[in-house]
Formats: sequence, structure tokens, C-alpha cells
Amino acid sequence: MLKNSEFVSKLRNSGLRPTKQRLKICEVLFNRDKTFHFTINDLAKNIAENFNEKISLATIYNTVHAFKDKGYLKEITISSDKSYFDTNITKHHHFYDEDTNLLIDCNDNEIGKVNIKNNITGKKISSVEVLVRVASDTQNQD
Amino acid sequence: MLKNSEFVSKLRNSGLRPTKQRLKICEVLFNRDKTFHFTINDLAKNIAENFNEKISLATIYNTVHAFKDKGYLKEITISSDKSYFDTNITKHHHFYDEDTNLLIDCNDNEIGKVNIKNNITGKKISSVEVLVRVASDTQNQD
DNA sequence: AATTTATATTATAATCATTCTAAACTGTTG
DNA sequence: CAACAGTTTAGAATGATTATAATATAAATT
Repeated sequence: MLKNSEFVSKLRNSGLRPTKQRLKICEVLFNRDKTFHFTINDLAKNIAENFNEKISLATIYNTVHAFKDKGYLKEITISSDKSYFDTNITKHHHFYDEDTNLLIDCNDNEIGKVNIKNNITGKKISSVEVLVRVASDTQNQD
Repeated sequence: MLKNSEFVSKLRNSGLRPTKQRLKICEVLFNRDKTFHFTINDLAKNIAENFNEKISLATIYNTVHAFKDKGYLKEITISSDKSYFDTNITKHHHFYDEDTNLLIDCNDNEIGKVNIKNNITGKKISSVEVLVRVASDTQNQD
């Protein structure tokens, strides 16, 4: 739950001008108690339905990518045609429910630390992501 | 290193007619000592450059997807615009080298078993995938 | 081995998400 | 308030993937 003035500083601090559109998007994404997952399409729809002033699709794309580049969003890619953004930018893993197409955050109670015994020589690990796909017991397990 | 007749049975067994095009693609993909990663584009290029008879792009897409559906290929999605197919269909994880855009198979010497302590109620785990992104020490860690 | 049927391939067109363009607009600085 | 850089916008362009429907091929049937 952040205030408008906090979004203004947040944007300024990362070299992004606090425009009306960006602040609106910040409000939609970050003015909440809980983090969540969304697609560009979800976000565009959300804005179109809940606000009078519309934001151009190009701006929504630009802003989401700018926020991702600045580290305010993480992208979770499920398959070549399914990609979600996550407002939870802490290190964490995901369950993906193949029945509902929903992404669910894991915490340390659910997935233990991944033990990486050897890394590629001369390289540094930039991220470790675990995706656990789940489906109903009765469903085809693919 | 499989023979042509083995590909014929392999295809027949999964309800796919052993056409010239599918056998050619089998040869390119599976007639090797080591498994490997490729994109549709890589495969199309490979076929175009190394064989006289060309295979239509639509057929390449259809065949790769059919092989994936039948479990002869696995798809590894790196980001919304980068997706690889893997001829190694055993359970394993990957390193992704952000400098070279290459995918590297992990084995158990490199990543230990992922400890999933709790699963979503009523669901069955269909897969567990770990992706470790790596980059040069000197590079921006994103 | 000819006929029939179902399935596969092909070139091309269609689709659709994403990115580009360049004109208009806005936030910031002095 | 003027000047400038950065931003937004609608619409066009792009490009990967999928659809189409005519032709070809494999398999089943006679």
C-alpha cells in the first residue's frame, strides 16, 4: 500500500518521469496489500474497465517493460505463448496450475533451497528459478 | 544413433505415419550420439542447408509439435521470445548462458534434487524444472 | 495392384501479439 | 515562460506462428 508521492519518488529515483500514465499503472500494480501475477492483456483490460481515461497499449507495453528493466516487476515465462509478470520481486519459485492457468508463489515452506553444486566456469549465477507444474490427479499428466 | 527402420516403428507406434519429411527430421534430430537443443529456426536452416529436398516450414512446425506432444522432444522456454527444444527427454535441469544464449544440460552433479515440501492440495506434480541463468562475472547481472 | 479413404504436405494467406514511427504532448530545468 | 528532452499516442509495420484448401502420399480395402 504505497501513496502517490511514493510512486513519484520511486519513478524519479530510477530515471523515469512520473507521468500520469505511469502513476496510474503504479497504482494498479503496487497499491495493494498482496503481490499478484498478471499478463499485459490482463493489465490493459483492468485499466480499460476501471478507469475513464484510457492508456494506449503501446504505453502499457513500454511501461511494463520499463518497470521490469528497473526491477519493479519480474517476468515468469511458462511457455512460448504464456508469460506473466509478478509484482513480487523477492527471490521465490512458482507452482503453475495447468488446469486453471494460474501461477502461485512458493515460499520456503514449499520448496527448499536449490543446491547448485557446480556452476559453469567463469560465470556468475544471475538467477535460479524453479517452476513446478501441477494438474488434477485425474487429468492427463502430459 | 538410431536406424531408419527404428524411426519408422517409433512413428508408427505413436500413430504418426512415417512420411519422408518426418523421417528426415528424425534423422536430423535423433541420429546422433549426443542430445542437443535447437530452435525451430535452427532446424529449418539445418534442413535447408544440408539437404536437397526442402521441407515446408509448416511441416517443420507441425512435426516438431507432434514430436513434442508424443514426448520425443521437450520444450524449454527462456523468455517470451526465446524457446528451445531439447532432444534429451529425461528429467534434467538447465543452465542458460545469457552471454551466448546457449542452454546447457545439468546433471545431478550440478543441481541436487529439488525438495518440494508441500504441494497444492488435490494436485499432482507433472514436472519440476530449474533454470539457472548465468552470465560473465564482469557483465551486468540484470 | 487398383481403388478408396484417411492423413500429411505444401505454398500461400491470415492472424495476432508486439514493436516501430513520427507527430503531438508533457514534465523539467533554467 | 521558453526550450528541451522524454513520453504518449494512433496507427502502421513486423514477424513468428497457425490456418487454409488444394495436392500428394500412405494405408486399408477390394
